[in-house]
Amino acid sequence: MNKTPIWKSIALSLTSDIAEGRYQTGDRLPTEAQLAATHGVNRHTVRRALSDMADQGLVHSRRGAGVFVATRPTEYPIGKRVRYHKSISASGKMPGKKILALTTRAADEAEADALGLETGDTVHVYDGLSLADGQPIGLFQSVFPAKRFPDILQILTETQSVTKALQRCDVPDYTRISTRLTARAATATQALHLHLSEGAPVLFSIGINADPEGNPVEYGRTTFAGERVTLTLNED
Amino acid sequence: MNKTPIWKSIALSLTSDIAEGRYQTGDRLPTEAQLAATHGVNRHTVRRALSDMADQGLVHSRRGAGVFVATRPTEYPIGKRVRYHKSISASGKMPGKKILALTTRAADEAEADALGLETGDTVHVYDGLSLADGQPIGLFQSVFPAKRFPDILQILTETQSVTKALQRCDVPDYTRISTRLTARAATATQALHLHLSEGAPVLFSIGINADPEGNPVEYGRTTFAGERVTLTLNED
DNA sequence: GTCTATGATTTGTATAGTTGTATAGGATAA
DNA sequence: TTATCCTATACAACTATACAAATCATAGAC
Repeated sequence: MNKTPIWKSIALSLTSDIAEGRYQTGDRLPTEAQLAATHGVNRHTVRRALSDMADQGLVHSRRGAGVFVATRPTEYPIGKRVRYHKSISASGKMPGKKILALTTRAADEAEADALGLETGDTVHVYDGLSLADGQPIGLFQSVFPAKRFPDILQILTETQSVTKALQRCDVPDYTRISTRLTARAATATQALHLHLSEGAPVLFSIGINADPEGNPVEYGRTTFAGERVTLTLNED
Repeated sequence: MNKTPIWKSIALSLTSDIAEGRYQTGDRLPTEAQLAATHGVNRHTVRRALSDMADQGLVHSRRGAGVFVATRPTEYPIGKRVRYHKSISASGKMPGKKILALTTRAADEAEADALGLETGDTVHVYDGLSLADGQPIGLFQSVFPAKRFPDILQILTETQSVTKALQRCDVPDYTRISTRLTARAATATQALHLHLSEGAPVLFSIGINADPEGNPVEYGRTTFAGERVTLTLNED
C-alpha cells in the first residue's frame, strides 16, 4: 500500500485549496496551530508541509505575522474526473450490459427476507456486468422469486434489461423501497471484472424493488467501480 | 513447556488488563519500550502483540504519540432524509461532533456553483468530525454563504449542529436537493482522523441543502469510514 | 493625532520522547 | 530444508513541550 507521509498529504490538500481558489494570492492561511487542529496532527507536521510548499514558492511565512499565499501552483494534477454519473433510481436502465450467468438456486436468508420468501425457496439469479463505452462500471446480481417469474431468465437472455423483463412479466413499473450503500475494498474477482486493482475502493449497494402494490420483485446487489462511478440521488 | 508464543501471552496479558478496567478506553498504554522492559523482551515482540490487538480493534496507535485503548468498533446506519443526530441516537449510540475548524474564505468554483454565488465570494466553512460513541465515523465540511449567514460560525460554536444553527438563522427547515456518492481510498489525513489505514475504502458524499423556497443554504462534503458506516436511503 | 508601552498572537528553533519500518541474524520446530 | 519466533540495531516520521523572536492590536500619555 502507499505510504504517503502525512505532511505530504497536508501539503497536497493545502495546494489544492490554493489551486481551486479557496485561498487567493496574498491571503493569509489559517495559523499553524489551527491547521494542526484541523488536520489532527502536531504543529511540526504542518510546518513540514508548509516548508515544502515554501520551497516550491507557493507560500511564504513571516514570523509573528502568518503564512501567506505567494502564487498559484503552475502545475497542479487535476484529479481524474468521474465520467459516469448514474442515478440510483435508474437501476435497470444502463446503456450496456453483459450477461455473466443465469442461474436458478435456493434463496439464502437475506434474499428470502427481502423478497418475502422462505429460506430455500427457489430464485432466479441474473449475474451481469454494466458497461459504459465498453468500460465496466458495475457488477450486479439480481435475484427474482422463481414462483412469480418462472420464465424471467429466458426473457432476460433476449432483453438483458431488468425493467423490460419485468414488464413482460406483468410488472409495468416498480419502485425502490430500500437501498443500503457502503464503501468496500474490491475482492480479487470483483477487481478482475471491473478492471481495478485488488483492494481498490468500490461502492456496494443493496436494493429492493417492489411493484406498485408493494410486493418485492427484485433483490439487487451491485458493486460499482469507485473510480468511475458517482451515484446521484435525485429527490423530486 | 510453553508452546504459546511470547507475543501471544503478552497480548493476552494486556487484553485482560483492558478487560479488567486497568486501562480504560482512550487511555494511553505504557510505551513499547517500557512494555518491552517490564516483560523482559525485545520491543519488536511487544509490537507483535500490539499489532495483533490492533487487528482485533482493541487498541489504536499513533506514531509519535503512543498506543491507546480503542473505542469498541460498531456499525451505524445513517439515513438520507433523517438527520444524523436522529438516526444515530435511534440506533442507541451517543452521537457527537467535534469542531475541527471554523474558517472564512473565498468560495471555489464548485462551492460557488452549488450555492449560487460568484467564485471568490466569501463563505463560512465548518470542518468537523462526526462521532458515534466516541468512534469517528465521518469527516465533514459544511460551506455556507457568508452574505446570508454572517454570524453562523459564532452560532456553530455554541450548538455544533448545522440544523440548529440554520434554525437560528431563520431557516426552520431544509431539504437535500442533490446528493452525489462515490467510493474512494482514504488519504493519509483522512485515515488519521477516521482511525483507518491509508487506502481503506471511504464513502464520499457531496450534498446540497436548500431552504423550502429552493435557495441553497449549505454545501456539504462528507467522508464516511466505509468499514463502519452504511447509508440507508429511505424513499418515502 | 501621534507616540509608546504592553500584552497577546504567531512563527522560528531546540530538545527529547515515541511509534513505524527496514535490515540482519540466531534459535527452534515441522 | 523451510518457516516461525525472537533479538538487535539503526533510522525515519511524528509528537510533545518549551521558549525565543517578530508582529499586531489596543490602550494610555502627551
